[in-house]
Amino acid sequence: MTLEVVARYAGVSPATASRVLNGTTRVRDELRERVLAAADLLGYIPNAHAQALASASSQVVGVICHDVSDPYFAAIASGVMRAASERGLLMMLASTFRDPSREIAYVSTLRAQQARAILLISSGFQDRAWERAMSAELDPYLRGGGRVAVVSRHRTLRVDTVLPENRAGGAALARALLDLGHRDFAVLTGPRALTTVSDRLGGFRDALARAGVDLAPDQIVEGAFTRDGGYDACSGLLQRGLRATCVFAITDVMAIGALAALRDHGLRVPEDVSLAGFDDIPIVRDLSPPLTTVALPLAEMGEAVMALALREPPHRRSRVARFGGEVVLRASTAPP
Amino acid sequence: MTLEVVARYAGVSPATASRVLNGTTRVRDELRERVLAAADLLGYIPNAHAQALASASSQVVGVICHDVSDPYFAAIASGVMRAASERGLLMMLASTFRDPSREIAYVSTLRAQQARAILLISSGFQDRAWERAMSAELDPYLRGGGRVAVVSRHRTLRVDTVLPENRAGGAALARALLDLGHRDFAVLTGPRALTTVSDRLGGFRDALARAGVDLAPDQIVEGAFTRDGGYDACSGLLQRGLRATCVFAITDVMAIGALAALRDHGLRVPEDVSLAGFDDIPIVRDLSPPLTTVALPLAEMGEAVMALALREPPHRRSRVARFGGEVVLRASTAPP
DNA sequence: CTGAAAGCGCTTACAG
DNA sequence: CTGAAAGCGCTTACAG
Repeated sequence: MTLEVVARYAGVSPATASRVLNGTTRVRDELRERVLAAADLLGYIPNAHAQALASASSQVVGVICHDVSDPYFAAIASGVMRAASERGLLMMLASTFRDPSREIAYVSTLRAQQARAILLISSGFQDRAWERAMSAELDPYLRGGGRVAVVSRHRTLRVDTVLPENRAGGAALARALLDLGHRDFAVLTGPRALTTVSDRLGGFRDALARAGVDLAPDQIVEGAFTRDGGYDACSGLLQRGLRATCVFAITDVMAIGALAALRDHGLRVPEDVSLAGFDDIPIVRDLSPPLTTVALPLAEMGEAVMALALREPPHRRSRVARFGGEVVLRASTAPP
Repeated sequence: MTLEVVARYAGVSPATASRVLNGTTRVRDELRERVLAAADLLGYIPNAHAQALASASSQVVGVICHDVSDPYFAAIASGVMRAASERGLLMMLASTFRDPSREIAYVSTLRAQQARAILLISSGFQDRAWERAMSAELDPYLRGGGRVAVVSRHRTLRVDTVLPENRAGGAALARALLDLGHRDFAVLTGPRALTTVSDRLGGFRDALARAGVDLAPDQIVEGAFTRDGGYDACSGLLQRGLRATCVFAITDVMAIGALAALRDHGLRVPEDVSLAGFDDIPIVRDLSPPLTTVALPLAEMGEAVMALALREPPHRRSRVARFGGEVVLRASTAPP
């Protein structure tokens, strides 16, 4: 069912039919009604590719994350989807499964799709080669009128950014835990090449240092950025002998794994050891004990990154929207 | 950067350049290399819309669910995405936020996108008007060579189906709980118009009846299909006076809310009351107590629904892939 | 307000 | 093996 058939059926030219259906120009009422009736009767649906090709723009917004089933990304994606829906845009969501090269491949595909905007909602990689390759994809896209916005700090990408204040959040959490009386800490981190990891860890460590508290290198354990990564990292820590009274997992997802590991080793939280995370994904309220964490407005961040990408007129210089994290003390932490 | 430019740069016709880039026909090595070099040098990316328009097929698979941030859908979507990636397809994920009319609107948009396949992974609605409207969208799409597959029972959609055995799973769970010694049950359900709800509830109730155990109507409470829906439904039950020794929440997500409600009312699980869910989403292992549930292989189901939609030759008659649920007894249930 | 025509960037019979 | 040409289904100046 094409426009031409509809037009013929209504006894007008394709041009007129197109104008009626898009509401771009005034069309005599009689013709307009004939076209509308024909389109309705024939169940006409315009071919989006033909529209995109002819008008050089599409209704698709591409969103790239590490893993759709990670609640952190799901929450942000939810916000993006809400903002996109309001604007009549479709969202195309891709999971890289944490493969940096796949992330670049997806950007390329989204360019091919003439996506209206490309949103990177995963943490940045601090890796020269990757940064270069990503810029090589993004720059021509931007020059061609494409819109790009990201969540998290990306060192070299000069694009609109939604920036969770990871460093400040890490520091605030450290101070809150110090206030509770803790002096011995352990940290479960993800890959250091992720800006999110290094920022949170840096803020946390600096705040401790400022209070004269040292974070021993052997009390920092790196794991995968997942629930199981948290479990494994925490298990490693326990095997080596836990000296800390408080464990900070760099994300809530890792903290969930850590909680399981602690429990499996017969340790009670918070009686034997306190545990804190970061992000405040919805589920952590329902853990027992509920998790102390740094709350980020994830859905709002998703709406913001969409809004940033679409703002008019397009940015001359990139803009940064900061979102502060708020320490939420729950039952997983207690005085040592 | 278009094909024509690449072709000119390589000194060949657009046709030849196209053939080189798509590997469809043999091209003399010398020309092939010139084209490849030119494409590489110029950073050529084919316009996916033009390709789709010219070849009448796209690389996009559309997936429609109720809510991306629901772990049940996230897990299935993860499986779909894995299967799609293996085939070099892109996945477009849409959330309807549980609005049936939006579900139909998305199908329409995906048709316009000439999506290679459309996957409905939300539960079916038992609603005549909705079923009719959905069929009206799907039928022409199928006739035009589109592929459709769904997860869950849809009464009137004659398409390939991944069918979790909700009824059998509900029954098996009931028997397991009876074996534990329970005789007084309460159920937290979602909207009855969802086939998933009515199947699970039906299976559960039938198995009880077969054992001579009655499920009092006032012990069945309906809530939204969310964590908060579970919380509210369970609170309502508690206000009316809980007579059951065991509560069955129709999904794990609702069970998470129920667990919180029970805790907030000062009830211990399972000492004061047992609690069971359905689905085995990853997080329920990490609750305390971990949740008794009916385990469904969600990621596998996602891979299966993708495979079903894409199988060759296309179905003459629709096929059904059944996935059994396995009762997993965990610490949230105990003898009364 | 309306139509004929060109053009968007590809692919693919059809000749050669 | 290679190229000229038609065509995919729209939109949009350009005339009228």
